[in-house]
Amino acid sequence: MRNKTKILVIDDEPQIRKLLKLSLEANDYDIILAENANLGIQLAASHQPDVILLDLNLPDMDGQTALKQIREWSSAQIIILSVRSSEQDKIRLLDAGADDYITKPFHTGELLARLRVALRHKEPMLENPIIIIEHIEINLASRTVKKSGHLINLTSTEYTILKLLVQNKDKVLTHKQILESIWGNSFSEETQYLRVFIGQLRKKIEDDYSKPKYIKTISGVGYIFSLD
Amino acid sequence: MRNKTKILVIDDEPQIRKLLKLSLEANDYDIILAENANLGIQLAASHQPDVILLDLNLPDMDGQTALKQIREWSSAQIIILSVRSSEQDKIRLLDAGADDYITKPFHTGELLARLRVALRHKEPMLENPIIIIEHIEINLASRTVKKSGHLINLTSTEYTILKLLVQNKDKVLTHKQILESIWGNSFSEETQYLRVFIGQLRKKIEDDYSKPKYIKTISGVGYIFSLD
DNA sequence: ATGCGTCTTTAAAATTCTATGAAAACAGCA
DNA sequence: TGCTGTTTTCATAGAATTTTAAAGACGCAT
Repeated sequence: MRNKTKILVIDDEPQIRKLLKLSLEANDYDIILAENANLGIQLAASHQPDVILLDLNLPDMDGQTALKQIREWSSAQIIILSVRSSEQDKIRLLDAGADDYITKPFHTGELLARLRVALRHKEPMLENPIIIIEHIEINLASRTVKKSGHLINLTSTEYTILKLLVQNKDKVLTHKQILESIWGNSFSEETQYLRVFIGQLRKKIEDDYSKPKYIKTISGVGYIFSLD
Repeated sequence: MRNKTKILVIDDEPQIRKLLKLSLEANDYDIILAENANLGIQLAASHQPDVILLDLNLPDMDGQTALKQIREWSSAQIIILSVRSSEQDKIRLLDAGADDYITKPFHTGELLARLRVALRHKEPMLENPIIIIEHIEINLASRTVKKSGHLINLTSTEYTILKLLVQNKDKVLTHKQILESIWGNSFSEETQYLRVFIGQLRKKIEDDYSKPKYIKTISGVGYIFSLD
């Protein structure tokens, strides 16, 4: 399941919430709605949205205070929604940590464009997709495998099998599990395929492939990627 | 000596240039002025400004084209200055890589505030518009490629593919990724195009194109630019 | 030690993918 | 228009990968 971009809307006007929910969901964003600042802050903490659309005019708290409170700990991009206010206000808000500013009423198209800009700016602080196990380094983002620092060329099937094994490090995978995951359900009996490919993988990644250090055979069951 | 924040102003109206120069220098920014797009692009490459204020209405080039050209290689924050234009225009520009948009006439105060926001967004790492990998030198600003110091003549498609590969050095790019990025989404199956162009590129940049050192084939998957 | 099932290794066959030369279509321009 | 350089299309040889088959090795139970 793909992780959708989460947007928190903090606005007390029901029509605006409805409009934003509709148009943003139509663009495949995940929407969370809050009708006041306190709820908004709470939801920002619990859902960790990527972007917060913050209306300035909230019933329970001054917008700038809310902004500052959120900015203290949240790395979300914050876009202020507000009816035309003074230049001074804008400046204060931008300096208080807002990332952009849209005056109401706004065109949905422009909002979406500014949203895309905000998302571009957001640090994609995603986890490191590099798996290092002793001399083997697997970079899932770049689809590369290195052994002792040097790229090794794995075929498509070899790579996919290795990836599966490594992602399930220290866990026995049965022949059936591997076959079905790589070739599909109808191949669950073709154990011989696997034997050939495990052999090829070992030749490429093991130092001494007659004594496998990484990919171990569990006779009658399957294989395990494990160091001990 | 402290490194001042550099701002490049590209605008053909002398009054605006003067106004911006005065007000920005008063705020301790370093200002570079350009009165047309070509000069602007050149200065953007040579001075590596942190922020570029780009007027849309330039004598020698359409604003969006200029924006795209700069965005190709520069990591500067780009703020568009323009007289009130349509929402569609704004959207296009933001999506083409602009980071913000200010309509003329603007208040200096707001400009300064948006500038501060832009600077907050700016990645601290600055991108060098020249990429050198062994004997290959790619100048993103001038769209030229040298091999062992000599200019080589690449067609537009060849250049774009090479740029894509180099900017994703050490990362396997699938046929689909490359095709979609170069030709658009509807071409994602035209693997044969790619083979022809990779062949041409190899002829031009590889020392021995039967044994490629830079562009390597990952059979069934795609290509990778890597020295290892 | 023998036999049995499982695993490893090798290698040839079948299949799929890649490289490349050349022709055709197209685009830009004097 | 005709020229030039570029992109697209096509055909085919060659390379790499996957599949299939088979021989041998290993562990284990009898």
